[in-house]
Order: sequence, then structure tokens, then C-alpha cells
Amino acid sequence: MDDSPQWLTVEQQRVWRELLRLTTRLPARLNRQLEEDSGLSLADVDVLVGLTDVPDGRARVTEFARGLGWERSRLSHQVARMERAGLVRREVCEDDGRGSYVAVTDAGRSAIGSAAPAHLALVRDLVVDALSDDDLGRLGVLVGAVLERIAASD
Amino acid sequence: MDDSPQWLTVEQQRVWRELLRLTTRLPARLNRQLEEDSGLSLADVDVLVGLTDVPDGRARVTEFARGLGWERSRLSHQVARMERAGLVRREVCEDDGRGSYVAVTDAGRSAIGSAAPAHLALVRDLVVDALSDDDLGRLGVLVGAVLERIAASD
DNA sequence: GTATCATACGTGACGTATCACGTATAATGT
DNA sequence: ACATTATACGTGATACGTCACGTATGATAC
Repeated sequence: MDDSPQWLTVEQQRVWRELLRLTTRLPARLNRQLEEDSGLSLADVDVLVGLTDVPDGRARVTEFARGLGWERSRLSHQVARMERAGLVRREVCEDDGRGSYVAVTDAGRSAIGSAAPAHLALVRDLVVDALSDDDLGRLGVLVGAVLERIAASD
Repeated sequence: MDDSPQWLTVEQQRVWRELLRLTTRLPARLNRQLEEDSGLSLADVDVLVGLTDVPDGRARVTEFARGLGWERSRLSHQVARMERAGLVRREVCEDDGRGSYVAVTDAGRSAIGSAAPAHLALVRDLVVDALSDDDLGRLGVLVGAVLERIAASD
């Protein structure tokens, strides 16, 4: 009977359903605001923020994907879309013929510069200011514990 | 200066990034296990669980979507896919010519019956058992606060 | 009765995210 | 040197989720 699956309690189900709900509602809300204000998507923002944070504005694809916590091919596809939009460009890697760099363009820098204030204001409104500092820290610890379980079960 | 957007602190950014990571990693992990074990998707499971929980195994589309916390057209598309797979069927509503019911089929009941144990075991492993009872309750409260902010900002 | 407004819901277009697969290059072993 | 293994990463296929739009039906006002 050790391994027999058990149905969730009512309370456990409630928390579980809320978590699932969050996985679609949160990105959707942010995407809607971003689309209205700037034409960017949340994925565009993540990539642009990541690239503008590194010294020469470029990163190797696989390492960058790891840093974002994304699947490699998710980044490849996203970069392809962003390249078509002129937000990033791919650059050959001189040292390693296998791979390439993703580099932010001037248009990309400009786009994220314009989009960031309103986007961050909404992130504040929805998440940061919804909780006390203690609670935000606590949320981070709890979500971190779940992410560790996910990583361990891969 | 009241409305000026502010950059997130390092700690706030960390929690924010973890939340974003969770929105893709959690469904992806559950989907992978479900696909391997049963060929169902997490969305299939949500619909089937929802339908097997109501008395005659059927529900009106708009109300059911609301209950799941889904966009209406998300459910319509999902039902179309599940109908093709024989998991549910649409039934005419006798009292209201505008709408229809989604009803679970025998195959659907069987599929969710087979898939549920392993799926719930993974939900337990990743979420429920990753936290103490107190922490799980706390997570629910914190996520609930964020969901309220999202609902309020729509 | 008719017109207008409201509601239910399905569909198309599109962007997104994962998985499988394949190609090109680098590293390693012999 | 050559063969084998490993790595980097791009692409296609598919399922998914949102938004816009449209049709059909019901409710309401006159």
C-alpha cells in the first residue's frame, strides 16, 4: 500500500487548481498588456531583458536557453520570430563552428526600453505589491521547492 | 513620482523569474508523464475530471469553462480535439437552442480512470509532498492573492 | 409581431512550447 | 589520420491558448 496513489484532499485540490490557473492566467495577462502597449510578447521581453543584461549584448543559444529556463528549441523558434521582427540577430561563433550567438539589435534595445516601464509596473501590481516582503520571499521559497522537485523528476 | 515604474530588487526579480519558470515547467512535466502513460494531455485530464465530477457527466460549455477558469474558446477548441479522440461528445441543449452540452463518453471515463492514479501520484510528488501542510496552505493563500490581482486588473 | 440587444458558442488565424529529428562541427580514442 | 562519440542548434509537426469574428438563438422593448 506504500505506493498506492491517493486522491487529493479538498484543500490540496484547491491549491493544485489555483496553481494550474496561475500557469495560464498570469502569462496571458502580461501578454495582453504587452501586446497593447508595445507589440511585444512576454517571451520577447524575457529574451531582450536577458540579452541587455550581458556585457556585449549577445549570448550562445544553448547557454542562454539554460539561463532562461527554456527548452533549446523554444529559444530557437523564438529567436527566429524575433529576428524577423528585427529585435535580435544571429551571429556566427568564431571559436565554435557548431553554434551561434543571439545578439540584441538597436531596435531591440529600443523596444525593450520602451516596453519595460509599463510591463514592470504590471508585474509589481500583480505580484510584488500583492504580497508583503515576507510573503513574497516565502512564495519564492515555496515555488523554489516545487521547481526543485520538477528538476529532480526529469 | 507616485506612478513612476520602479525596477525590481534582486530578490523581487528572483521570485518573479521563478514564477515565470513554473508556468512552463510544471505543465510541461505533467504533460510529458501523461503523454507517456496514457496519451492524454493535462488539458484533457482537467476536462475529464471536471465532467466526471458532475451528476450526469455533462455540462454547458460557458459555465464549464468558467468553472475550469478557462477562456471559452480554449474549451471549444479542446472539446473539438477531445471529440475527435472520442473522449467527449457534444449534445444539443433542449432548453436553449443557442448552446450545447459537453458530455464525457465511456471511453473518456475509462481513459481518465486509467490515467488518474499515475497523474495524481506525480502531482503529489511535485507539489503536495514538496511542502508541509502549512506551507501548502500558505502557497494557496499567496497564489490566491496574485489571482485576485489578475482578476481585478482585467 | 418586429426590431434591437444580449447571450451561447464555434471557428480561423496566429503565436507559442514541446518533442523528434537531422545536420554540422568539435572532441576523443585508437 | 580516421572513426566514433558528443555537442550545438535549427526546423518541422503538432497540440495548445488567446483574440477577433461571426452565426444562431433568446430576451427585451416598443
